[in-house]
Amino acid sequence: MLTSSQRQLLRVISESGPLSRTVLAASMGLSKAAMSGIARDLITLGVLHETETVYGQGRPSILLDLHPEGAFFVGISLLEDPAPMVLSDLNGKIIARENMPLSRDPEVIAGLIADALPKLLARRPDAADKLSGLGVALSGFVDEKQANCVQSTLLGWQDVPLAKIIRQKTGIETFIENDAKAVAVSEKLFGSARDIQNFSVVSFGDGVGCAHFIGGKLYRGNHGGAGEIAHCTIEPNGSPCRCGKRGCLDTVASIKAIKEMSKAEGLACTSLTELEEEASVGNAVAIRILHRAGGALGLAIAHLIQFNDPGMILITHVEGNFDGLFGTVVQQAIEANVLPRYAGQTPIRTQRVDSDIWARGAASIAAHNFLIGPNPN
Amino acid sequence: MLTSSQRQLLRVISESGPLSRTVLAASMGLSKAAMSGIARDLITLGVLHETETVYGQGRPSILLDLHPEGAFFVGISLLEDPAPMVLSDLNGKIIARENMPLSRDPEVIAGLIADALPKLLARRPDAADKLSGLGVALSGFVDEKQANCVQSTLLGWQDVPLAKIIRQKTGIETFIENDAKAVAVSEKLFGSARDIQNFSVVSFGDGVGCAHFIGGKLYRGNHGGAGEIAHCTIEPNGSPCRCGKRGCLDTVASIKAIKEMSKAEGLACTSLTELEEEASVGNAVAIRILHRAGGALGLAIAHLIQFNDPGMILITHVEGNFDGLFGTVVQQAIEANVLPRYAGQTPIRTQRVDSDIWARGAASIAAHNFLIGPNPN
DNA sequence: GACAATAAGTTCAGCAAGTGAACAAATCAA
DNA sequence: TTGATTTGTTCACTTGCTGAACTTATTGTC
Repeated sequence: MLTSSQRQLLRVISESGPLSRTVLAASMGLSKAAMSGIARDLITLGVLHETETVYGQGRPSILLDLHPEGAFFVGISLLEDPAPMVLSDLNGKIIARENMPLSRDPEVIAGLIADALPKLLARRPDAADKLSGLGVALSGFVDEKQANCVQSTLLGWQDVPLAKIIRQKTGIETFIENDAKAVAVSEKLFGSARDIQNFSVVSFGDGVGCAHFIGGKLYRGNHGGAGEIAHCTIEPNGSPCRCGKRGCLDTVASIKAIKEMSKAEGLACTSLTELEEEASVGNAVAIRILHRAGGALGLAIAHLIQFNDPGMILITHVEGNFDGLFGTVVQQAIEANVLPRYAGQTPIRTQRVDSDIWARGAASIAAHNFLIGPNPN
Repeated sequence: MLTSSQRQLLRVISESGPLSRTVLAASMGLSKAAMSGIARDLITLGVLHETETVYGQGRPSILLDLHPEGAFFVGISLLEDPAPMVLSDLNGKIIARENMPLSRDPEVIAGLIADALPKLLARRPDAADKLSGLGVALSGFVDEKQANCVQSTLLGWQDVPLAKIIRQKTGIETFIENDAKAVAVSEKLFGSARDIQNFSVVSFGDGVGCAHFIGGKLYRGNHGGAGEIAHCTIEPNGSPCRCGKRGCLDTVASIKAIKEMSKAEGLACTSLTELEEEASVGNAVAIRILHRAGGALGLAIAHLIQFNDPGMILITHVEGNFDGLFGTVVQQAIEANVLPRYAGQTPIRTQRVDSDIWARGAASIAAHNFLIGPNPN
């Protein structure tokens, strides 16, 4: 177990990149004397290591950085069948990939994970020794201990202590997390939001997910439901949603919804890319669908900006294509629906991601617990 | 200056009410030994005092509570002319009230405050000695140091270091804050949100304000704009708003908007109460206006719930009347627009407040800085 | 009414994590 | 070569906390 100062140091480095002991001391409000000891301990533990030497006036400074091979983590996504598994190092780099069959029975899942682990670890014998955590991403609500799945429609679960079950079967420290929240943690720890304290990730795919970082910490909400923008009413009296309401964002602005709308309108498109192509050659129906979907997503994001004033919005998309009409409409809708004085003040980044995104996010949940810990330090 | 443990103790008591040393120690994760000293110091400082003795088995416990007369604070609202001023104690109780003329010149305001202070303090000579801070509530954006007004349309300000100016003139530690955020702090410190870590306050009056507490701390947003729900687009292609967009919440769901809509529709109502009366006797126009306004406010609050999953929504209203049709419609619109599984999960409290609310909020900003401090301890 | 049982709060020696000042180390600039 | 400069370490000392033993104030029981 790391001390609170050690964790703080790791957090600062993870936010700012490699830093010298003196700079670290200053930015943590500690003396150089204290810093010296903390750094020494972390280096001994193998978590930190000296990297570049920076020459200036006076004695050169030695930058400290996370030691990539200081710890390894496993991440598993329960969002697809087969379920992707990844092995990542302390820098979030993916070292190995595997797939395992999916099940809806927690005990079976734990068994399948235990079975698949040796193959994942086979290529890197040292990773097995330093395996420091396992993360699982799933669609549903997770408690703040990242141990129990409170509710998952997709998996048909209610109060399943999945982390404990997996931990018993594998012997590895396990944490679970909601899919969108896991992606947000991964962006904070290893991605493009490292140094941003307040931001939201919107994951655009078959569904629309969202998660907030506030004050440098994942904000889970009072019932774990923060960021569930998919079912906000975006088209009053719109189409019925499977949730029971009407006009939810999810009925218009997910890839699934776009495909369904295309089908309903008699288009033969089976992907967003195809629909974009149709629109680019002037297909009025395709253009209308993209406008409707993009306008809805943009409006929701504009609300997010007005409500929470984040420092960045990161839109991740798997199959999507944000360079075409859809992306343009989203951008325009955002700009048109935030307070004019705000417009352009909030950076919107879009990022194409591969299908590893959920497993990566899962691994970063384990990494986050190892580096920064669960507590509000 | 208080230590971090002293501040933590004060925060726990402010959240939970009077507690014994032993309970405090347990809830702060400290030993009874440490607690003993911390409590002794705070009692010596006059901030804490022993109150009730609770008898059970064993030695009775002595509850510790904030000493109301341990410190006093001044709060001023720059939202009305004349500007209300209050003197409050450490429990948030209002001890004295005054008014002072309003100005738009920061230097003049500081002078007017300095002039008005003696009269406010006249009745309580001890308060003058223990005056520990001054807070100012205003409409506009305030930086996170609660020192500079970044932007205020109402006052015509841009980057005004108001806190410093007032402090120089009066010699009192001064903090400024946005009106809605000040009210949220006052509800957290002294009101009905004491023990709630995540909540939002929606202040319904001439305009619609909102502020969030997240993780027990005021969340200001990246540019200080968190909670600015007044200009979220709630009626796409709705009426033009003075902000330049269309269909903002502010154009439908503020008291000002309701009055304007009534006037435009030819009703002679000059207050929400009158409009409610018309509606109760079956005036179709009045009913329509109240439905439109209530539906809009409810939808915005539903979005707030979906986006942030707060533990409570507190609606404060000055002139408003939430027992009538308007309140009912708001409630219904909230329920109808949150994920059905969520419905009823988020407590909505409405609270009628007097016109002191802004000045009280301002005083609580000063109290918050005294008790808990500006730092994320 | 005496006396155990119980729990609150205090005291005190000791420990862990920090500080400040002095110092050693490694470089650049003159 | 020497001085200036800045990094990082060492060391004596302070601070805030802990654990254990103790004192204190009460209830319950015989």
